[in-house]
Amino acid sequence: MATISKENYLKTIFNYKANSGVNATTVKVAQDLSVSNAAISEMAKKLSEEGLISYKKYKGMELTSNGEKVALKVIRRHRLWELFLVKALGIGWNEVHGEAERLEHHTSEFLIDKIDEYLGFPDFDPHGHPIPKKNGTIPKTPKVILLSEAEKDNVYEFVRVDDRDSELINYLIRIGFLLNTELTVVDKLSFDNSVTISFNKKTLSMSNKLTKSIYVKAVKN
Amino acid sequence: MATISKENYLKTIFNYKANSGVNATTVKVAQDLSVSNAAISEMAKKLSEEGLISYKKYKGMELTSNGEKVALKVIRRHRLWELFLVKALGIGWNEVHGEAERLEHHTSEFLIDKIDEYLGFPDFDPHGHPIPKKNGTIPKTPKVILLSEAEKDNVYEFVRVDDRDSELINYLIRIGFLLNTELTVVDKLSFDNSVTISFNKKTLSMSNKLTKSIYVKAVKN
DNA sequence: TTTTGAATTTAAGCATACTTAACTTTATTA
DNA sequence: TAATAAAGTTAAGTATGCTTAAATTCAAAA
Repeated sequence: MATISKENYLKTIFNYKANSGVNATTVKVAQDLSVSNAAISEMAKKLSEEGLISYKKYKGMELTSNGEKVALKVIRRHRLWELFLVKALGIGWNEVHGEAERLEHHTSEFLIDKIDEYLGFPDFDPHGHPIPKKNGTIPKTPKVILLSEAEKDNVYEFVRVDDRDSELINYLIRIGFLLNTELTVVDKLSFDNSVTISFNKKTLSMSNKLTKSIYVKAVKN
Repeated sequence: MATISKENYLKTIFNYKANSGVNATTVKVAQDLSVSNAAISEMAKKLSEEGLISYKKYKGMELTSNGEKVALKVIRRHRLWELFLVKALGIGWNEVHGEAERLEHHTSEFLIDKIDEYLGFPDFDPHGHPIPKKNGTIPKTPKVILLSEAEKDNVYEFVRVDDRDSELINYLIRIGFLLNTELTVVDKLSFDNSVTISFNKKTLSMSNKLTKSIYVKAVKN
């Protein structure tokens, strides 16, 4: 059975791979879930026995197709809740992650489908992440890169942001840097790996850490 | 700390008293929560130590004012979710109880207040139960009696129904007997304690069990 | 007042999901 | 290739919230 804890492990393993491109390791999952490494080893054994991940001791872990199905359902619920809270209740996009984090584990398929319908079967959540469909497919996403990897003098569109840190999003709101904003990379300092961008006639510098949470897509001109 | 389990115990103890007028006993709470009597004894000890109920072995249990505060918060979340699911998502009033039963434990005060605001700070849920206010007060309710206690030839209004049994509400929907319907008690059979009512030009007989889940208020004429 | 059956509590045990501490494996580097 | 540090696993223990079985208390009837 997929308990809340197991849903979170599977979701984390999926997201780790989706974000980094490589398989999740014990340490990485432990950091993400804020539990001990020992807890991961233990749970990995169980998830493996249940056929939800493939796991060889000391060799990292990977979702099986069954495990991925479960992960996608959880992620679907999370992202639909986020968008619903923004659209239906007017809650700020910096405030919905934590709520969705809990609601995602307590929402029947019946209810999440009603929410999906209410929203018109949307493709993206308020932070630009694709929302898995009921049938398990994932909407096509544009080719995105981290702002830290953007090139000087090129023009990009801000299309996605890590939703886990509400303070980060708060800052973006304060400076008026919202999803779908067009920006130009004005400068890159190799000294501190900061990136200077201009958007809406403003110019400002973003720290390396910041540019590693912001995803952009190239704009053709 | 108030875990999900503890929230459910407190809610059940509160509702038992509210419905029956007398304090909850071990057996009654166990039946309501579908757990063993032993589980109740154990939990009663813990809730008592935490100052949420007053409890003397073998003598039943009663919420303290702190326990009642917690119970009212849970009930507030439950009833607001029920109404919200009906109003915002068009979900049937026979389908919302189970969803609310889970969501009530995973909703921040911030979120439930947003829902409350969205709904215009309503006083009653879709089944006619009063919704506790943010400050812990309960809206004034009309003097209600069970349909089983209604008198022959008198006129009443259907104002509340036990929300836990979705099949019961399904039946009421099928026969078109909705909240706020006016009815007349046409007959009462002492043979099987059934009650015959007429409403909207229809006449039908309700079993004793049914009439013990339906609350009505007298209509002045 | 004693008996008896229902209600209740206690005791022992289990599953889940954590922890810390000790130990093992792996990968790197010197 | 051997040392070492980081990563990972195992072992033992904890808290929560259940279970069943046995023991106790209560209340009502004989």
